[in-house]
Amino acid sequence: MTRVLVVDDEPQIVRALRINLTARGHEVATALTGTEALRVAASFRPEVVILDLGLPDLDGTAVIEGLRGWTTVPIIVLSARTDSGDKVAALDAGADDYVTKPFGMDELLARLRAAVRRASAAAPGEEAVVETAAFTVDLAAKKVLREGAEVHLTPTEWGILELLVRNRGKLVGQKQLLQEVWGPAYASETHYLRVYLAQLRRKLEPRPSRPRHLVTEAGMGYRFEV
Amino acid sequence: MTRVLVVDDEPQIVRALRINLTARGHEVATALTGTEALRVAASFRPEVVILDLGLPDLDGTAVIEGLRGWTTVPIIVLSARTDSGDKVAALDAGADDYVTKPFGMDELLARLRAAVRRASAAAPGEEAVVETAAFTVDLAAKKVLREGAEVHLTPTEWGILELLVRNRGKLVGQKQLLQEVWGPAYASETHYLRVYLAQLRRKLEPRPSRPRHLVTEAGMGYRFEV
DNA sequence: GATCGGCGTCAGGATCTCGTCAAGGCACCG
DNA sequence: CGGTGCCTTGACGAGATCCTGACGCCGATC
Repeated sequence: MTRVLVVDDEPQIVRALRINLTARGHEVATALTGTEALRVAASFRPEVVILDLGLPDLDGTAVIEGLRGWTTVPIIVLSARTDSGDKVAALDAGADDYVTKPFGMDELLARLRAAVRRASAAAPGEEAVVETAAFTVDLAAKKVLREGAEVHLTPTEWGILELLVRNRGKLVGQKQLLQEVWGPAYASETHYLRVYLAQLRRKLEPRPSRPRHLVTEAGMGYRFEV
Repeated sequence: MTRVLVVDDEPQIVRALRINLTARGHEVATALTGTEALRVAASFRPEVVILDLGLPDLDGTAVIEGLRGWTTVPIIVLSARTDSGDKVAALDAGADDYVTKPFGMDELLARLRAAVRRASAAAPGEEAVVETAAFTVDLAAKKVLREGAEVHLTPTEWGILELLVRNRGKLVGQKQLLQEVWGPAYASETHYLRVYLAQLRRKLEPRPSRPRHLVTEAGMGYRFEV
């Protein structure tokens, strides 16, 4: 139902959370250190992060900032410290909620529900179908139609197209595209974009060499025009 | 800075919150009962609500639901009850956060900041469009329209225009322009500015030699006039 | 009236960026 | 174990953008 990333260095807590979360139908990934957390977050794309502050390698706020550099995913902080200074620091670093150990599992789950509800409410319930002169994109069904026939897209192609269509009309920077589709470590692999944009155009544009919908803004990024 | 509605039946708590919040530049409205809270919320349009659960007239979840019927404003619940059932009920009713009394003022303020930050990040619906007699600048989409047609700008041109438009009406020093667009090492390459301002005027101004919107302040810098 | 500094204008060549094709590597699946 | 689809990487021409120098204009100053 929801992808949750659990970050804690105590295996029994990780285990307890994993059991409770999977029992409620969530998909769970785990990390035992801060660096692992950042790495896993990039590939797993969690919809919410549960983060313990007492990690062995990195400071808690460092992990929060590392995530906030490229994502707005809700972060619920766990900590044994009841000191209010820690709470303030974590919340101001970008955390969404702060729960002190020991915590009630039902309370944590309620806070998690609240965080997910907020995040999904924030994503505006826009039209799931966008139509251009040449093709049709169904964001909900993850399908593209061209002249009635379905066009097959690879996961990467779809990731790019989806991001552009969701920001239709707006310019999307190449950095943003790379970070959101490939992950934060790929922010400067601009060559990937050129290759995949060419592929998308070949599949979707009537005149791939003269694109009318997938437009390049040299030096800045790309734009989807209806 | 931010409009806050404080709802509590204990006058000393209301008073303490009002003092702390106004000291930080927030605008505060208060209510002592649930019905009053709902009424005041409708007229005051708070950007965040701090709500005590132990109100004399209405049940706490009833107030939350009454608010959630028409607004998504962040609600931070205060309560003397530490029972986790109450927390779950309040959070699932639509509250955003739950703080148990007695609470630290700095923690509450940090949670308030977190809630406001989230809400403002979630609502990017602001019009970032600036219109002049001759052309229109859309800061979010990075687009410029002139007589209905889109004008293509290079990254450098856009960087200058964006900086000037964001400081519209104000004088922007040439040093600042150069440093923010080209980088700190280029603070004295004033020739660049002359070239690019001329290009911008040629693309945007009806009479490039008589600029009305991209104005030069000799010896100092440039100014964008609407 | 001459001089000087700041500004606007223009255009060509250097430099960066983009599109395109194709080949290699890797995982997955039958 | 071979095949297939997908992602990565390299090379190169085409195109867009940027830098640079030359020149003329204007107002201020001497």
